[in-house]
Amino acid sequence: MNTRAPESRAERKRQTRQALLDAALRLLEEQSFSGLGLRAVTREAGVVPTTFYRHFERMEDLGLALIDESFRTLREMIRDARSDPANYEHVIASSVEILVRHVQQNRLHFGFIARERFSGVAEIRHAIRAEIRLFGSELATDLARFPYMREWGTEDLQVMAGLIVNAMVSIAEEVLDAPAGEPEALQEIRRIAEKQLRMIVIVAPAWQSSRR
Amino acid sequence: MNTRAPESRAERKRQTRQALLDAALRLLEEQSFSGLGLRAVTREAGVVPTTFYRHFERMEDLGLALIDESFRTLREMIRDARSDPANYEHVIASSVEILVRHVQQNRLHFGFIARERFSGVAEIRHAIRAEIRLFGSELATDLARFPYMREWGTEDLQVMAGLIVNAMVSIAEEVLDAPAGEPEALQEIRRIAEKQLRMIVIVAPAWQSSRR
DNA sequence: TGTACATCAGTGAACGCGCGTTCACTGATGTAC
DNA sequence: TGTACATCAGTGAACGCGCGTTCACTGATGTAC
Repeated sequence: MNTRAPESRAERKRQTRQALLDAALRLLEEQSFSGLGLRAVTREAGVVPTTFYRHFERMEDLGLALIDESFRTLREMIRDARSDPANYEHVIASSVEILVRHVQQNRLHFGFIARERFSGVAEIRHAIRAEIRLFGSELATDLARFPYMREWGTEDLQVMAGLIVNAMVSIAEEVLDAPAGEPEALQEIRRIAEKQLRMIVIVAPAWQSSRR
Repeated sequence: MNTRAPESRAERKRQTRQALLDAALRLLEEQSFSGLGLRAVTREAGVVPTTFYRHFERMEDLGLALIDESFRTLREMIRDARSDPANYEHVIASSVEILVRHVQQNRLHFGFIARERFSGVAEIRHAIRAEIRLFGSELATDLARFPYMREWGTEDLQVMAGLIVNAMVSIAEEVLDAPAGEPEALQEIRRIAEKQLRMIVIVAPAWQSSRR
């Protein structure tokens, strides 16, 4: 490993750690975390099993590091979407575009989150739930700035945000499921996704009027 | 095992097979299928490891049997819900009631489906996807009988059914997540669930008018 | 109904294998003078 | 700048253990006559 190396010792250690994380993520495409072995990870990373202990104490620590990494990706996406200057008319199309692009570009991270959301280690599961709930709350805040929803109560906004989050999660799952090299399949997913979101937001005026 | 036994040999074989399935389901509360071992299952079932081979060739076959069993539970629920004579006003409340009750009474089956939907063996994953898609199609057919939706196109009905399925999946997940002995937590889940579904169905007249 | 034989669900010993973990090591990188 | 020593990321051998799988077995249940 790293035969010709101008890098510092610390930098190369970081690289090995990253190689372990990447190897684990690759293997997690095919199996779940609770079935993933230390030796399998080091083998995939091209280091000797004992090297693992220079970077993590137990496999769970590697799992939590993967969660951190994946959530960084997820948060980048959310930041992107929230700071998007698209006007109201295009907010749906551009949100779907951002979602689909991020999921495609970070298949492994999003796949990991989707899979570990239910299975495996409780610690990891709870971290994921908390993050998704946080996203829902942020979205609820954003929604409060839209027409018709300005006057809504917190709970109604949360419920609406929940619907949108559900939809986005299922869209992400479809993107992950889509065959890799088929742009027309993705185009279809985008089209249906936009229709789905349009159906949800069209609720706004009707819901308001139903409360009057 | 089965010391005092008036049952036939075939019947006792069936019971052992069921004991293996039940044991696996219990263990799958704590770990995912790909991490589940043959010896762990037989140990939990109280038989010797080799007995396993009298009932299944490989662990995957047991997994598929669990899918069958869980889907039978799921289909019973759907049949219940579709044959419910509730009038339109109460269709949401009674659907939520049926969903929450079935999930509670079959925690292990629904939990298994929720978890294996993404992780683990491809064969199992695809079987689950197909089943959920089928449910969506049946729901779309049912929706076509409701006011405002009679004139909708197939795709619009499918999209609407997809929204409802998403919501129901997330409701089921919340029920699974809820602490076992807290009726008020369940009551709150039911309340929010109903609101969520009401928000979705209120779309109907608005969507139709938006197409005119 | 009684007897003799066949079936077969469950057993228990044994196997080779990959696992997680320990330990002392090596040799390149970093640090002090 | 050069030298002597410390650090420590990665190595390789070894361990005990539980795994999946095989095999010949046992003895209760089922079947044929």
